Amino acid sequence: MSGEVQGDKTLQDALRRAGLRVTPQRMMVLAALAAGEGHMTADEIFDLVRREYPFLNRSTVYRTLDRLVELGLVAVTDLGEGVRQYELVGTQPHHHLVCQRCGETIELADEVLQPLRARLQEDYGFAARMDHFAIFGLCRACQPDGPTGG
Amino acid sequence: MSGEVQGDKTLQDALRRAGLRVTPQRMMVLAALAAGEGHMTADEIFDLVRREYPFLNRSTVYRTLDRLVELGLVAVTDLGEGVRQYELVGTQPHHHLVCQRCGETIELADEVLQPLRARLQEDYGFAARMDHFAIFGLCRACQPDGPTGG
DNA sequence: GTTGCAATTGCAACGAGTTGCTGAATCTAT
DNA sequence: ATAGATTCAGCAACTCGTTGCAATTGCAAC
Ligand SMILES: [Mn+2]
Ligand SMILES: [Mn+2]
Ligand SMILES: [Zn+2]
Ligand SMILES: [Zn+2]
Repeated sequence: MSGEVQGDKTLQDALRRAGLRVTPQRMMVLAALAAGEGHMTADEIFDLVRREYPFLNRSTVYRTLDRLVELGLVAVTDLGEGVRQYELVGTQPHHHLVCQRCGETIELADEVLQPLRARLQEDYGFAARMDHFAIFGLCRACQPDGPTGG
Repeated sequence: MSGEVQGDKTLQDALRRAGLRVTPQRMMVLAALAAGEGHMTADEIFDLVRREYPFLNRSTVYRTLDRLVELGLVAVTDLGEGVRQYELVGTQPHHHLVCQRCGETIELADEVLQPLRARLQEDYGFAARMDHFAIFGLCRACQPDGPTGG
């Protein structure tokens, strides 16, 4: 968190290119996202940044995350846990299947969504941004006609 | 809202079959959902039911809606408006494409998701419950290489 | 290095949604 | 019809996330 994080400059440039200001708060939020591996909640980011910058306000974190999501740098996902998960986009595109009965989550390769993306673009002229999806349903074990599901 | 709504008995049976109790509050929430056409927020339902039953509590509405969603009778969807939309399932399966720039929403036929459903079932053994999806992205006009999008 | 303006922060108050607890209501069995 | 077991409703307090406003700050132009 304290030193230069790999990709700092790249992310900084992304902010500039979008006409957004580069502020310490924003760089710290980005650093926190880069430090944490995978999903982080807004409060996890908040607590992490506050260790070295205690004046940070919660709403600044939320507003920063909103901007980053608009820019496409960050994906926000509701995995059904009651708190939204944030994650830097670009590393490993993937999605999640979430079982509504047992809570199991299955990782879903991004290419599985490719045909749907293509169809939405072709038939509806819509460029879907599915960076980090959550699809709810029932895993094999929890389905009525499954092993232990009935 | 006051009289027998078409389907009252069916919905009541659905509660019973699931081992849930049939309470006036639950029937009123169901009636409100049946009365309203399409999307309703929890507070819209709350206000509607409260007209004839002023003692109703907001948390009862939320808890009832949670149960109905678990049962698959109701779909809940975040359309990006800051408030969740609830809707009785079963009438006309459809989904929404939501443009993150201009806000336009395009209705999406349910069969477009069928191939994805099939693939998730076959490859992952996962029974996806996509009753009323929201997919975010950019509409034709708002895409960089589109008519007015650049 | 100063100046000026727009973007951003912090704050406080708010809105949506959740949760633990207690009394009340539903359902089952008699 | 009654009683008992259990679910459910209402309440209050809470968490997550948003918003209006005033003060501050980043950045570009001088
Ligand atoms: Mn993930
Ligand atoms: Mn709809
Ligand atoms: Zn499961
Ligand atoms: Zn658009």
